[in-house]
Amino acid sequence: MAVKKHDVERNPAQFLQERGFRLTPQRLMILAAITESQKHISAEEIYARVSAQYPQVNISTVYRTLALLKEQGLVTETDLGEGRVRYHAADKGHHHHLVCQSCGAIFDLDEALLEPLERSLLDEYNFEADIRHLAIFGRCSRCRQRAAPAKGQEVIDAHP
Amino acid sequence: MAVKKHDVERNPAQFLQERGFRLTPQRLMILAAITESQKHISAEEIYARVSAQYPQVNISTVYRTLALLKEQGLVTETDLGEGRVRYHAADKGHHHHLVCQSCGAIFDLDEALLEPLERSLLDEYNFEADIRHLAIFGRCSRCRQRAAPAKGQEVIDAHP
DNA sequence: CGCCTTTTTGCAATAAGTTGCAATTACAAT
DNA sequence: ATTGTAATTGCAACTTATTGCAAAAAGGCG
Repeated sequence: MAVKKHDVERNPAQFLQERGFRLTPQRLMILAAITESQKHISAEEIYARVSAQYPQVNISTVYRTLALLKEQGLVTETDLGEGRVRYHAADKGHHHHLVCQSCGAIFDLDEALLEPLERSLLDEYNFEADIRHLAIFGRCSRCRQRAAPAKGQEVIDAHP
Repeated sequence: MAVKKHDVERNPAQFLQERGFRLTPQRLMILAAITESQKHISAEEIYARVSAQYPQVNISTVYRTLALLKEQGLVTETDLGEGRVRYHAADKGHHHHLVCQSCGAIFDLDEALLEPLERSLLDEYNFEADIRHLAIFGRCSRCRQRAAPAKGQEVIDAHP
């Protein structure tokens, strides 16, 4: 069945209410800001959007609401290494990111690639990993082909 | 060959100097604080140790030195979810951590478990992952056996 | 040894995120 | 509709980390 426009906003709200959390206007607006955002959104951006319609809202409410939504599995949080964290509606599908430390490029990574790791953690450690939105840092294809270091320039490495 | 006590401190310093970085007393003391610490140490703890002998040092120097050491691969940084990040000498061996979100317990994880993932990132994406000190969040064995949620208590999940 | 250049530091301001507490408010029960 | 109460918010203070800039200092060179 097709999801109607409004369900996107109503469902996480209902979920919260069923769990005994109160539906405050602040929470509804923060939820709306996240679900309506097509990309990963930061706390500051959420705050900007919400306070445009509801100026007395406080940034700490945004952070506390994000913590709640994350705890309840409704949003995922990712640190892309920007000095600030970004959020994403969990029901829009899990995925991960490869972040190139040389050029800053960000690539999407299929969720399936982490499954073997999750399975071995479960099998070998009986640990139920909660890896919903991971950023893996490293060097991308293009940067690996180009020359490498920043300062020393000449490659000292003995094993080519 | 056995590593003499002093080599532990001299080697990273030499490494820095060979790369053209200056050996300042601040850097040497920060390095010493990290290598002498048997456990993962925070920036604030490094600062406390260093400023005990050298009071005019500034916390921003600690952070900048940590950024440099990390960049040069001499220390690894890990966010164990404490609201502050911890550092560890890279030459003491890489390892990872499982952090239980229910009870807070932290388990060590063998580096080998991440190798298949690193290999598939290299094979499928030509991406050279730099996973040297990862914290994976989730639920540990003990917490999985006990009852689960906090607020809603009854498990609504339809697929057991 | 002292000069010179470039790196590095200290300082102060700033950013991102968290927390304690009193005031407010959602919502269930009258 | 009103009330009672626990959850939630706003506020202000605080913590962790980062940054611009002028002053200080490392290390190469003469």
